[in-house]
Amino acid sequence: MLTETKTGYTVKQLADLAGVSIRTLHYYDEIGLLKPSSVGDNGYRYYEAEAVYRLQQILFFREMELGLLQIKEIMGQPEFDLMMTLVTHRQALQDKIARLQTLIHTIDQTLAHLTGEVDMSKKKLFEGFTEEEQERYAQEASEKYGAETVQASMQLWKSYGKEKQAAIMQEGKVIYQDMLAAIGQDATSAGVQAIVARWHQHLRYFYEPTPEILRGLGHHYNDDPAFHANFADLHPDLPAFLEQAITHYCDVQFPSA
Amino acid sequence: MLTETKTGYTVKQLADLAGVSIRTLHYYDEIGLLKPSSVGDNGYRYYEAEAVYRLQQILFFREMELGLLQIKEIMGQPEFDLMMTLVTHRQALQDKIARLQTLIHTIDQTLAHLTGEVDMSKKKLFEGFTEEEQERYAQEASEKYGAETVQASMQLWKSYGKEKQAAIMQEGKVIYQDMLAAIGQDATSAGVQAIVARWHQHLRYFYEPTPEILRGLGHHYNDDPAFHANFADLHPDLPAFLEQAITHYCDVQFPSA
DNA sequence: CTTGACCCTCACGTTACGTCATGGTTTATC
DNA sequence: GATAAACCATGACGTAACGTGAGGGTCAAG
Repeated sequence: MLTETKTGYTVKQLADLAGVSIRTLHYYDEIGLLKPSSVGDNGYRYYEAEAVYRLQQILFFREMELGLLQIKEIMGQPEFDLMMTLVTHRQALQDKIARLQTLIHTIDQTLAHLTGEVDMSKKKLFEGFTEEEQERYAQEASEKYGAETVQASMQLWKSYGKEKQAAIMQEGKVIYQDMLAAIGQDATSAGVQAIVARWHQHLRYFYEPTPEILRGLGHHYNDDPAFHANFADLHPDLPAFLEQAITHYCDVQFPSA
Repeated sequence: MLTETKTGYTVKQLADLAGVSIRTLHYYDEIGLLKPSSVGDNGYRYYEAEAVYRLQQILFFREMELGLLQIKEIMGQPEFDLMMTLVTHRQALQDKIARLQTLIHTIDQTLAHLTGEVDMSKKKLFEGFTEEEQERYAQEASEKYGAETVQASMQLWKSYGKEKQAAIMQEGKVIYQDMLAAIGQDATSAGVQAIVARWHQHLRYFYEPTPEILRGLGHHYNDDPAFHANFADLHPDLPAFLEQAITHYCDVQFPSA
């Protein structure tokens, strides 16, 4: 008398497949979010394809920072509720972004305040943080610790000082001119991409552009009438050229699409 | 024989004053973050002015989403450590914003997907996920699963659809024209500021601009040769006018600097 | 002297698991 | 068929920053 022979995945198998821990599966079982398809006489959990699929959905929602309870509720609900949930959640995320931006602003102010005080009194402490030292630091850091560390030490545009500001603006000018001179070359060529990289770096004097922002700017330069007109004024093919080059740059730098 | 007569604030008094719960003060005492200035024979906690001040500082850092442990560490430390902490924390916040923006994007796609499905037919829940995508999804799942897959990066801009894109661009055009027509007015006037507000909103179709970005753009429009030339082309005073108006807008909207 | 507002110290609940601890089961090897 | 490696199970405690009672003293007012 044989019982069922199809055993499905064991906990570890599913865990490895899905990239979650065994504990997570235990927990999901415990809270009734994802029960195994069957349980053996030995108490072992076995998961069939349907459970695998359900887990995928769960992880999808989890990615979006929905609580497990909320996930449990919307799964099995009609689409309408799901949409309502997503819309509400989207708004919450936007509010959160706004809050975080305010926080960053507060931090910037605090930093400005602190540096201000330091300038007045004990300059020594932050010697390494100003002027030339800053540059050397940035270079070493970008090589050793990657872009993130460099970003962290970027100060406000205002804090650059007149001279440096002038230099930065000059740099921007040169970048656009180089780009202009590169028209006709393959937008994906190393030479052009290097110019885009400089443009990217240049932007960072003002703010930290996310991959989305970079892509958006690329399109913006070509699509927005004002930008388009501006660049087309220098050369009719410049807007499209910029978009191509920037898009390719983003594809390479931030692969995922 | 009287002992000290200055009793300071009791827990409830301080809690009400600072807008925190009594439990919070108990907890801060427990973890050694904020000890009462003195404790009576009856075990009551009494807080003097110094403690009140310290609490204010704690709450300030807490506002910035620093962990209590971290707060405990930086308080009493020299300013340098505080700055390092803030710079690092600033970066963490920015990373978080980037992540949230990706999430919003994902939600937008999902919504678009759902509405599409609904409009096309009344297919069942998640069917769009089960059918074709499910297979590809399942395959990819074996290697990376979840995060990477979900992170499919279609453009926010593209997701708007042709019609909306056209409308957005038209809106941008109108904004610049209105700005142009406003030259001569006081850049700080309500009318001009309203246009700046529209410009601000407009930018949000592409990304979420921080106060720094807005200010940076304001200066950029006037200082960057390319932008300057573009706007000056419409009217010689436009670049400076834009900078003034935007800067004022930022001063009002994000007061602090 | 009683009432009510206030104080205290446990101590468990919260989220989504991580991390042992302890012990049974299966599988592969000798 | 014995043994070890690998896997399974169920507790149960730990996390961050408190919320929320429970149970029981303290204090000022009437």
